[in-house]
Amino acid sequence: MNGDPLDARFPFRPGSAESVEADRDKPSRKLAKTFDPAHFEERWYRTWEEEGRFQPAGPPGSPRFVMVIPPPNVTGRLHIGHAFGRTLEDILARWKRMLGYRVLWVPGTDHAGIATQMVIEKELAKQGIDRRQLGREKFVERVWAWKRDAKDTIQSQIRRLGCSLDWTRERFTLDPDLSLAVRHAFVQLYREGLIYRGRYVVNWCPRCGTAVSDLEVVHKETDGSLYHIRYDVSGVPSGAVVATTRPETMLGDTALAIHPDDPRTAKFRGKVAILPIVGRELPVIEDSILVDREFGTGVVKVTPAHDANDFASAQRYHLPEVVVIGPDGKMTAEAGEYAGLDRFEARKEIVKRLAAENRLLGADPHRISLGHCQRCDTVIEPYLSTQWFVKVGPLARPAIRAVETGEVRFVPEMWTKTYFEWMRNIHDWCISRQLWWGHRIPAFTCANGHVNVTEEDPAACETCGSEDLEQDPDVLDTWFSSQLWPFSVFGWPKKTRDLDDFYPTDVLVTGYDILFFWVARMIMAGIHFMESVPFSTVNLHGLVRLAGEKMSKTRGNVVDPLVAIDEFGADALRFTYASSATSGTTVTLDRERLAGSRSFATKLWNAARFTLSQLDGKARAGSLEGRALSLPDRWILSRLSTTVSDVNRHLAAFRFDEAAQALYGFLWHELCDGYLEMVKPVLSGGDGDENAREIARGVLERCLTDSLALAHPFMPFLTEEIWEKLTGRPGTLIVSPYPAGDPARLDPGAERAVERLRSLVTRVRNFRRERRVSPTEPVVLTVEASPEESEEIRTLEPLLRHLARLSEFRFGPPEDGAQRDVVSGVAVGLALPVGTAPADRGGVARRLSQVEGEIGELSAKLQNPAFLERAPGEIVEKTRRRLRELEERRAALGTAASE
RNA sequence: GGGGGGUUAGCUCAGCGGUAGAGCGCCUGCUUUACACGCAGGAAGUCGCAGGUUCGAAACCUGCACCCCCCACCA
Repeated sequence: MNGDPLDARFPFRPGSAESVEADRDKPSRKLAKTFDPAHFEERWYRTWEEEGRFQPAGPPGSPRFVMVIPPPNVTGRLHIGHAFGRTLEDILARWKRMLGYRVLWVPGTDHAGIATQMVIEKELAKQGIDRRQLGREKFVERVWAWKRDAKDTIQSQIRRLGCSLDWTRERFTLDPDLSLAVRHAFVQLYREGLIYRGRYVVNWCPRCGTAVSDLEVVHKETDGSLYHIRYDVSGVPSGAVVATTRPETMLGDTALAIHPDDPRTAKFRGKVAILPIVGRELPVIEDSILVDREFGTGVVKVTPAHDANDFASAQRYHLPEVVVIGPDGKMTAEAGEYAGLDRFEARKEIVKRLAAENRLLGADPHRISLGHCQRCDTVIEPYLSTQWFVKVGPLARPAIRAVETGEVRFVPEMWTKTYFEWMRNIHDWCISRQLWWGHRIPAFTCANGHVNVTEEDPAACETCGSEDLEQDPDVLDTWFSSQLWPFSVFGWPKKTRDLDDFYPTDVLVTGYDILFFWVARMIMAGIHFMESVPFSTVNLHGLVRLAGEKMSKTRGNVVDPLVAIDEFGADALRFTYASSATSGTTVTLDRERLAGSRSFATKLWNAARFTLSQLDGKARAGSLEGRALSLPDRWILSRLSTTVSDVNRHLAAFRFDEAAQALYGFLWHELCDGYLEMVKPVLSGGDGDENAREIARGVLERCLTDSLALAHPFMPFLTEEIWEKLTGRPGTLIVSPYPAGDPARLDPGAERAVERLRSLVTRVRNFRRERRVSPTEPVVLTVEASPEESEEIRTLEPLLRHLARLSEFRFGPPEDGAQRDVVSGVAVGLALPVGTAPADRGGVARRLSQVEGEIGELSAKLQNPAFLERAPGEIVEKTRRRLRELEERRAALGTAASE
């Protein structure tokens, strides 16, 4: 496509390959000082793939987790929105794989009939070629060539994202097997009477030259005019006035219609009108379905060939059809002097003519909802033609039931309503397309007009034996093949082992924009052809939007995920996607977020670097069982345990954002900002307690091990890179067990103690800040607490001194002039060494007013008898306790302030 | 015309019945021997408006306003 010189399978950044080789020769346990994702992304992807990690492992029958990729269109490159969904899928795939499931995630691409054909037509147009000059066969060849490039590009993009797809099972909707599936499905539906051929007014795109389905028409409110036109009527001298937004279609009128019960128009009953310009006689029909008594003049022009409602009316009243607009959007010979004119030009001319003839009584401004082609934005023309349709009603009913019963569930749940709404008002589906790129309709018409619909190309007509057969030139709507995807990829209609093993799939992840196009139809097709729903959960994600101009304008084209990966690394892009995956309908991406994720990746890298340096060649507690863990040890293990269960819980609920946040908060603020700082003195301290050091190292190792595993689904590359250094088992994190929350490690006591420690440290630091004292200057802290509290604080005292950089710490009453306060329930005094006490900068006053405000609220609450009576006792007690604490604080702060 | 979603800190968004949260941005300090893609401290929100339910509502109910999306054959 753009001459990508890279190996299509491993299209990673040039230059990285050499460094990878260099790395391999040096089995250093140290991480590079600077975090450079380009250094190892390719290496790990190659390793995983070569070692078959992306293929389902484990015996058939063991718990499995299966997804099929929503096949991207082979129209070009993936954009930043595709990469979003694929990332979420890969997070699920990796998570489930680590949980021990036999994971299969099937890759593939979609031929995307109309979209791809359009792209090639444009390419040809650049060379001044029209596809008709080329002919069908040559044209389709060109598309195939294009498809090969596009497929490679797409595949390489997905690889760089790190997606663990089983490439040995890659499929394309036009592959022979899948084409067979399409043909089989068509024939079956035809025989069941669920596919029929008929002449109807359909949505027609004059530019694409094909019919499209209702879903492919995009309605837009447009300013138009409602023209009032007078038709002569025999015996009614004033004539009849009809209102229309499309005067050019009047040339195809074959009747006027009135409502049978409308007194305004009763005078036209049984009369004959004369079509202006053309002079054709038009019967006046009475049609209560077509005519709305409330609207307009009560007289409607009937144009069967150019309006679906009029067509239906014409069927009822056996009116002739006159086609005045052709498939190219130009007026036909039937339009007489207007023949050859574009439909919109013709409108102007006809309006002019009517005005000249004094038949135009007015043109009121009118808002109309105009259909546009989803692909090329051309105004859709209702066009009378013979097309193939799927009778959807019988397919929809069981598909509705499947969702009602919960066999299929939508996440987020709100989409269920949307699904029902659409399914319960579903219309037949026009599936034939007048295109060249796609699955040819397997219908063969003989010289005598008999239609043969067969799985094998027939040699002779089934009805009359004629050997003069011609295949329908049309192809099928792309979505006709896409709807079979969850089972056609496994070889259906053949009874393959894969089909047996892997259908139905488990989860489908896709954008909500194709809920009707694809998801609903897959549910219908799955139930109909396979007798079971194609997946049990549909996770519909939002659509990606780029924030402002920050990304596109100043920084070039970040719309391509590869650009983002080059700049920030695949892990950072993935983490950004995960943390942006809220349950809303739009996902806003911007550079700042990407940069934030890259920082997070770097943070993990550096934390690992530090940890590895502490572990390298040093003894550590192998098992933590039965060891004398310190409070910080117990605290971080407790937090780890909580984080692990949170992440698992959020992933199970498809809350990738919450999962990412839990991971982020733990890793950054608890492990790095908290624990690492707390163990530094232990690790490097001169207290000679080698036992404590070993334990601390053991805890560090456990934390890093679990953090890497926990983070792996989100950030597979860098976690695997670190894992190698940590464990010496390269490329195995992907198949290592995912951490499970360990309730035995939950330790509320340790959490309380360490949180208090951290609050005390913070209080000292902000005391310094308020007094404008530098962090290195001495501060004295005194603490008055209950014996148990004091005991707990005493064990943390060295840490408290170190982290708060106290010059002095003691239990007992504050010294004179100290700032008093209550922190986590203990009374404290904060003092600067004698003589050097700069004035308080308003900190106390601010705190005091906050405290007083809250005291006011709480005491009002506690004075309210209704609250005491009706609120749960536990809440009342909590409120009392809180009030007592605040009062203590007020007292303490007040004392200091008065001095 | 029908249906759905939104309105919370400057920005992007979580929270959905018991003391307002995150990331980014902002302010102020800091060569604390993993990390300035860093550390520490801080400011910042009548949770769209009006009623109602409740001891208690950003969360539940009812209206209203404004935004977004989807569906629809009203000339």
